Amino acid sequence: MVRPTCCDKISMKKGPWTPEEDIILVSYIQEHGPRNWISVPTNTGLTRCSKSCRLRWTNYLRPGIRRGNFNDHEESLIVHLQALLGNRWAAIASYLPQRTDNDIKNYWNTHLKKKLRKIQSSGHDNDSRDNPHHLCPRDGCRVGSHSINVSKGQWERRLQTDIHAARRALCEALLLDKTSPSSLLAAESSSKGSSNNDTGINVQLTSSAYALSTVNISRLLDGWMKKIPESQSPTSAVTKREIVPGDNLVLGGPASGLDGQHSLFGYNHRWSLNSFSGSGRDDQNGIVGIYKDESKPVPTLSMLENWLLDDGMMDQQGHEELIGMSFDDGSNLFQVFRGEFN
DNA sequence: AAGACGAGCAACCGCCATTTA
DNA sequence: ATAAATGGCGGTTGCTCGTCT
Repeated sequence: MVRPTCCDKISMKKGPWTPEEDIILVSYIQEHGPRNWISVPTNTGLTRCSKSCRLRWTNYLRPGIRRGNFNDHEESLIVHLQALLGNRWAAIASYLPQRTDNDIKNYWNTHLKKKLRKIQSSGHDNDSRDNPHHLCPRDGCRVGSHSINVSKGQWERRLQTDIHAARRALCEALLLDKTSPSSLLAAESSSKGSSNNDTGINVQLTSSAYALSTVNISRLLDGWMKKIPESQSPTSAVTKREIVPGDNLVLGGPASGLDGQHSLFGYNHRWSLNSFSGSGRDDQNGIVGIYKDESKPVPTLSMLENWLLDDGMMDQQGHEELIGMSFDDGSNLFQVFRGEFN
């Protein structure tokens, strides 16, 4: 029996979210938390299906999201993890707490896949001749002109080699930067300055969980307010409008292009950081959150590290003998990538 | 200047897993 | 125990914008 989903209901709106809808959703979640999605459309009056609301929240509105501008370390980590885990974007995203699975998936599909292809095709013809399919076969992302025309046994051995190579490469990556995801950000911060390079806004990364969400929300609010003079019913997404240094994250403030008298709420409401502080504040870290992403506990790398360490305890030689092929042969990709990124 | 084309990304779709009644 | 409801995930689509001709 084909079960109609909530999204099948007629009159459910589709397409890009408007800033008004975003605000409604954020307000509702601020009050009730990101749960019971099925009741969200009913309670908010949004003509969106519950699924759409959840996706909008998890992929765009929730606190702590960084968008775009993947740094080298993140790229490298994604490549390693993709080789390790396949296209399990949610799992990969759990190691990059500020990135969404959708964002990582898009980045992989639009940038990294291409990059890999480029790397493989230029200057590594010999390698690819010897190793026609050392790029993740799970993804079907084949590099070079060789088709995957090997026996299942060969393919499985190759897969094992890939996984083994990925483990080793990841292990090296972890050793290079023996840090938690948060210090990863600190490293990025120091390498690129303290500004959030996505927005140009100065954001202390130690308080990124809230600040960045504020940026997200402020961005949409700001863009929306900018649009009001042009049209009373803004429809286009404002997500591409970048906040420039000096934007003060105050709704109706100078950055909005309004004089402060025409606020969203009909009075001079200042949409400051504290506007969203209802659910608590971490004074020590200066983190002010709406709801710290309950649906996605911030992971550490410890699990992965443990796994790597466990593997390290194993008889690697035995492993390789079992696999029956040289280790180096499968790790080329990562060496190449590391070279490319460094 | 305008149309064609490609890249990037937000959002949708469909399937599967888990939870609930 | 079972079916329905809900949530989560990965693949894909289609829109927007920038670049090229």
